Amino acid sequence: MQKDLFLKLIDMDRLIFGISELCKMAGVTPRQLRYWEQKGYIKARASEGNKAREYDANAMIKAVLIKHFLDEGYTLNVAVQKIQRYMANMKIIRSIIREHFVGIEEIDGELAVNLGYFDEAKRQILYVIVKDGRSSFKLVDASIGNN
Amino acid sequence: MQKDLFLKLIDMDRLIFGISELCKMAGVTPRQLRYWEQKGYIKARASEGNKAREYDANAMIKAVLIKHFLDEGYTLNVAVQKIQRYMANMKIIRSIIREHFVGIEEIDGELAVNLGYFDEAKRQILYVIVKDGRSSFKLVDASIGNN
DNA sequence: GGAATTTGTCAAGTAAGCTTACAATCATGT
DNA sequence: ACATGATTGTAAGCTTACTTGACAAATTCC
Repeated sequence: MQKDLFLKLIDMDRLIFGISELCKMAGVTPRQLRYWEQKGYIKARASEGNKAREYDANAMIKAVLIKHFLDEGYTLNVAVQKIQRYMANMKIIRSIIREHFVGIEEIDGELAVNLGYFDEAKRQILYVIVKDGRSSFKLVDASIGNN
Repeated sequence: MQKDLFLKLIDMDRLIFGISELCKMAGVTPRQLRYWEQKGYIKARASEGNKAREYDANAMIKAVLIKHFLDEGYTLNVAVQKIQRYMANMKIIRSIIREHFVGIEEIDGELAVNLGYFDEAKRQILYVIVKDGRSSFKLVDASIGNN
């Protein structure tokens, strides 16, 4: 599979959500999302004129995290403070997925997910090998790997 | 971060999309999605009565793939045939993410994403270490790792 | 207790979704 | 070329959802 197509399928930063769907995923009400937006906690794209709001993965993650800390008893203000560190981490997670999920190949008839170089100097590529529904890691010499 | 909260943020199978958002992501029209649903190619949840359709990650991936092959000149029927193998692979990819993204930790002050055992017998845990925006892999002895 | 936060609710208007139907386009086969 | 089926566009009529604004009800904070 070409990498650009593959990326299109796993890149969370390409996701778009409506307010209704985001509410269901995060377990909040539309009123809450709009208020949080008004306070500057969550951004919604394309709310120009009267068009419907569009949220991205970042907003979705924010909403889920804020709701999580609200449920733990924190006030909205404190919840927003607490999610800052998590947001930075989640952004890194997404970049890791973009960076390391290089593609899908087949090695010895088994599905192999190419995660890129484990050790670039030694030219070793790290694969996730899927066998009977279970997955395990495997190092493959770059000169052997078939792409 | 607790694993259940972490999973909530990266598990693609929790995603919900409206028809409008799915159209933008896949580059198709609502008419196309409804027709593909009528033909049994794509499933939409909660279309009972007159309520709005809800799509999941599987449907989103299907739509993107079908559109991709349509753009390559294939007919709808052929495009649907061609995506079968990709769909199976994508389902595996999602399960790998669910299975292997165990959590986020800190090792020596650096962000470390725990990917689970690289070699369970040797009790070696595979980490993605993030440093200065770049990420690399690292094996850590399980007895050392701080969780 | 009083003020500020946060959320619910209602109203009125706009936009979008739904189904059905018909038309237009494209592909396939004779 | 012609006929047939597949695929998509478009329109109508209706229902639902979204938006803003305002007021009220909780809730929290000082």
